[in-house]
Amino acid sequence: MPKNINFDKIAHQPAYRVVSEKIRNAILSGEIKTGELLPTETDLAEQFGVTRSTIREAIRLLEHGGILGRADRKRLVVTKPQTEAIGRSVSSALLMHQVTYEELWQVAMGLEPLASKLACTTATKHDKQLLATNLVLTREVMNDHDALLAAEIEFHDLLANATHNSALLLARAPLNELFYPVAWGEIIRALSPGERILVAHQYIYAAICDNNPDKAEEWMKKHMEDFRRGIEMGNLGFDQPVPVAP
Amino acid sequence: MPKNINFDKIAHQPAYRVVSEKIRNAILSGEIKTGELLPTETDLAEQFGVTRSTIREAIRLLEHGGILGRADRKRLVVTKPQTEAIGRSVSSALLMHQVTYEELWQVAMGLEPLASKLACTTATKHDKQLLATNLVLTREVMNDHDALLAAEIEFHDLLANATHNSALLLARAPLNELFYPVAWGEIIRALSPGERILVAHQYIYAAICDNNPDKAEEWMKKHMEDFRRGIEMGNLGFDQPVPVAP
DNA sequence: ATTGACCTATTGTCGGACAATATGTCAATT
DNA sequence: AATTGACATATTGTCCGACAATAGGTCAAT
Repeated sequence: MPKNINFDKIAHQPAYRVVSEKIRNAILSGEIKTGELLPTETDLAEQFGVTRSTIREAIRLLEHGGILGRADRKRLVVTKPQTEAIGRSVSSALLMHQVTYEELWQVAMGLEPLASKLACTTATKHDKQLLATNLVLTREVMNDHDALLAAEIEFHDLLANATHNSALLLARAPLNELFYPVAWGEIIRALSPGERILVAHQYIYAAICDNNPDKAEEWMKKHMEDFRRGIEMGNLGFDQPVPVAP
Repeated sequence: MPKNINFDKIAHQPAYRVVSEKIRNAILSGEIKTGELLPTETDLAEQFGVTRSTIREAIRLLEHGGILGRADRKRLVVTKPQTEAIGRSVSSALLMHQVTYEELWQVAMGLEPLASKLACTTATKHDKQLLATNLVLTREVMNDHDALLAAEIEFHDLLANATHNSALLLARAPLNELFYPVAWGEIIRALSPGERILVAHQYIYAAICDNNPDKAEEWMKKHMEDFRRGIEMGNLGFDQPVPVAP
């Protein structure tokens, strides 16, 4: 039996990945700052010593993650951070994993009350103002299902923004895109939730203005429990996979 | 003054995006199932009526999200779900947002105790077995900083896996990649945390085996508090941005 | 101040070409 | 029988060159 030598697997990444990594590192390391323009594709091709096609593939690789985008100047490439562009990737992944209402609700139960609590100490006057405006809007559209859903989503989004915690924002991105919209379809069939929603939102808002983290957290928990009941009373099971939208 | 007519903004997405969306929808709608092979680039080009270069750019767009990848052996394109491929995108985004230790810790404080609690009712014998093995390993490498970190990360990962909640797994992905590794660099400078870590892990594991959700949650919270203290005692501030790795 | 004509830079898309590599087949070797 | 080698094949990775479409700027005309 010959000596059993273990060789490391040879790497050999395709060029478009190498280029993509180089650009990514240059961006993450701050070498190219957010908002700056990248060289043109032709220049990049020359610098890296590859063809423009290869450069383009590398760029597409980064584009999906929101690290790159088109600049104001239309067709140039710029570096910029990202917001809920990430949410789409994550949502796709979750849909393919056949995520259930219950799983999303559990995450919501972990993050939304936390957001409420944190917002009490981090929310600026401006944040509170936005929330107040949202409450007024919510009352106005109480009978328009679609508009009410939009307002409901916005409230939770404003609340999360008020924490000024980017990690929290990204972690809860799929809630905006998957949980609230689709859960809504179940809830409106089960009950007429307008008033309960508004009441919960108002208490949460009041708690934040009073700088009362425990109360804010508590009311958000109740609000989430309402959501669970709504889904359970809908015509789809709580443990059913979330359907892919259109 | 002329009639103020509002026209919708014209769309005109580039072809590679249109193709990318079409493929993405085909995958999400289940038209192409996970694990299946896609037609070859040449075939796709023919079907969509575009050039192969365009097809390739569309593919790269999806590749980054982990929706597409190379099959094990061949160089064909396959559809498959994704695990922590998403984590990289999210981590990049967080780094560019200059996420702080504190922000990540807050998310960890929201998700990890939740994972502990849920795991009590969802963990299979196999899950528990893996956790037990990890505990043994942890004790063995107690004096090897790098190995200890790896074991620590693995424990939390195994725990999260034991919830069998894909939404939770994705939401906490950045913790694996950013929080634990970099926080570790601070902690080992501040104290010798081996024993405290092992003790906490053991209590959590015991609580899961005893099917005691409250206890599991409680111990995880204590464990997270330890982490916070470790970071605070390190030579970087708790409110400092997480540095980009290498 | 707006409009129109022109120029330019850059991206989007095309088509073809070839090297590198993985797969399959089949015969030759041990 | 199992391994090895030779060969054909399919598909991806990469290159080259080319051209249309369009955003931006400049400048004159209205």
